[in-house]
Amino acid sequence: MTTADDVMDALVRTTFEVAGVLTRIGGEHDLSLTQLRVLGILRDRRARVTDLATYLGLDKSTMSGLIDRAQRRGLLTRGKNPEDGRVVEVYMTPAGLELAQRVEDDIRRALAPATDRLDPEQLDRLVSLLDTVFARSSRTDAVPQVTRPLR
Amino acid sequence: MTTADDVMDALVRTTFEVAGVLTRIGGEHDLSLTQLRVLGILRDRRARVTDLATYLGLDKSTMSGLIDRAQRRGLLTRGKNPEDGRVVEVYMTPAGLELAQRVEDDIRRALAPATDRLDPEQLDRLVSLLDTVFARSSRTDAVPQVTRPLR
DNA sequence: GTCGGTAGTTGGTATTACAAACCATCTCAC
DNA sequence: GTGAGATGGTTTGTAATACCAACTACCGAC
Repeated sequence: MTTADDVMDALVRTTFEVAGVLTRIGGEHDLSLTQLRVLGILRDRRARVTDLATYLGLDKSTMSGLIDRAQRRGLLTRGKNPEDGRVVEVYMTPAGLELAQRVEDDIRRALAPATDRLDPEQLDRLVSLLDTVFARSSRTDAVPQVTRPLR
Repeated sequence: MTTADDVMDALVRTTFEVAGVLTRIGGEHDLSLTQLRVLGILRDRRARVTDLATYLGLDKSTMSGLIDRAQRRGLLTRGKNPEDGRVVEVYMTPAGLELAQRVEDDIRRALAPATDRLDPEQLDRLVSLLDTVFARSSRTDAVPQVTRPLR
């Protein structure tokens, strides 16, 4: 029988396993786990500093620093919002997008040995179970959002 | 159809979701994610500094610092190994064990809303799929280990 | 136009992490 | 046994991550 402990264990172990892979791959490109996430988020959108911070659960000042360093590396850019002079919008440079693509490919490759242990039907089930657990498929948010949520 | 991208996405999203919970709960007890892991590992065993570092993918010196701070807080202790004067064994104090227990309870509680979205049969399947993906059930290591692996 | 609130940055501190240099101890060759 | 090299940990120095508090700039309402 599966206990609450088993589930917690499996989730936590999986988390550290995947986080380890992400940390390793990130490190190969000189990116911390957090920077990796920032790149992932900004791949298909621009975002304001505070929204990024809120979404990542970080302080604004931490976000400032992360952006500073990534900007110094030429991975992303700060831009002004014409409607509100206070907000700073952050978006990727071509170099940043290219790096993000390379990292994504590496991550997929690094996870392949693990995911290859499942057949297509099992993969399907795993994805659907994880989506359910973390409420990707819930319809409770059917009310249109004012600002599109970050991922 | 489930693509490699879907799987990667689900795993990565799950990882950040769970890591977020762990970071939050840890923070409530003044523990970083890494310190949380150390406590988790040492709950039912003692370990040498280098083994901890290797297992966590950290440098020895990083491990030294982590142990220092946890020791200063009275959560764990350093002891000598009678067979080899070089090695330092690390193990929990009663206070550390107690804290670890509290944290574990909190984590279980924090994950409950998520895991409650699945019925017992689904939970069973999820755990078994995750165990397969990360090779918990593989029999390739049927040869007895010289030193018991850390988790 | 002033005032309270919001968006970001800056400065200060602790923690996390690595690398290099170091000390102590062990082991193996001789 | 003794010396050379390897191994286990700590120390020191540096960078990145993260928080908080204080600050600047701007918005909106009155």
